[in-house]
Amino acid sequence: MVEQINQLDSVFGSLSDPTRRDILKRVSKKSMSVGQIASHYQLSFAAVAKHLKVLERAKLITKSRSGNEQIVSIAPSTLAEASNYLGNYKQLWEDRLDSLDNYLRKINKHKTRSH
Amino acid sequence: MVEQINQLDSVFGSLSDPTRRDILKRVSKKSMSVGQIASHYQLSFAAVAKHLKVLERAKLITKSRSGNEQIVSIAPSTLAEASNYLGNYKQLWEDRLDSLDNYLRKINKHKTRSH
DNA sequence: ATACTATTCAACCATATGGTTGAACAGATA
DNA sequence: TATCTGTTCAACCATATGGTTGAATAGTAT
Repeated sequence: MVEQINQLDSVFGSLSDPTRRDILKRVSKKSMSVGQIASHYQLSFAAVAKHLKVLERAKLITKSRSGNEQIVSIAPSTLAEASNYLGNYKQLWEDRLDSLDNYLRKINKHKTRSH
Repeated sequence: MVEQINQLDSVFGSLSDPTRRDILKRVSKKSMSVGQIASHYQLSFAAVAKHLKVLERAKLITKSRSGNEQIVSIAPSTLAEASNYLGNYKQLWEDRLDSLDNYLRKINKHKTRSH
C-alpha cells in the first residue's frame, strides 16, 4: 500500500493487540532477549518474533545484539507521543464536560431562583 | 472469534486508522449526523458508516436518533481509560529515564571529583 | 400511498494480520 | 570444522479489515 504517513497508525495498531501490550509491559520493566520474551507465551517463537517486528516498526521497542542474543528494550519517546495525543483529547473532553456541567449548574440556579 | 476480552483492543484498534482519528477529532468538537461526517471524506457513505460502527463498538462514540438523522456524539469516558493506560506507561518511562539520568549524573560527578 | 432523505445491511473483493511449520542464518563453543 | 543455541525468513492458511455497489429500512413530507 502507500507509505507510512502517520506514526500514530502503527503505534495504536501495535497497542490493539493484548499480546503486544503484554510484551511492552514486560519489556518496560526490564530489557530481555527475544527468547526470554517468547518463553512467556504459548505462541510459537516465530509468532512472538512477528509481534516484536510490529512493535519495532512502530518504534516502540529497539533491539541490540549481545553475542548470541537479541536484546529487546523499550523506546520510551514514541509512546509518549501517543500518550500526548490522547492527553489532548482527554483535555478536550474534560473541557466539554465542564461546559456541560456549567450549563446544568446555570439551569439549576435559574430554576432555584425562579421559585 | 472469541468474545471481546479487552476494551483496550477495540479502542486502540479504532485509533489505528487515520480516518477514524479524524472522525473522532471532528465529533469531539461538535456532534453531527452520519451524513455530515461522511460529506468530509472521499470514501463512500457506507465506508464511513463502517468506521462509525468500529468507533461505536469501541464505545468511543454514541448515536442518537433525531428525526430522520442519526446524531453522532463522542463518548469521553472510554478514551480517558486509554489515555490513562498510556499515562501509566509514560510515568514508567519517565521514571526509567530519570534513573538513567541520575545514573549518568552520578558517573559524571564521580569523574569530576576524581580529577 | 408515494416519494424523498438519511441510514443500514448484504454481498463481494483485495489486502492485512496473526498464526503455523520448516528452512536458513549468526554467533558461540567443542 | 562441526555443532549447538538463538533468531530470522519464507511459505502457507484462516480470518479480519477496509473498501466497493446495490438493495432494504426508517422517518419525513407530499
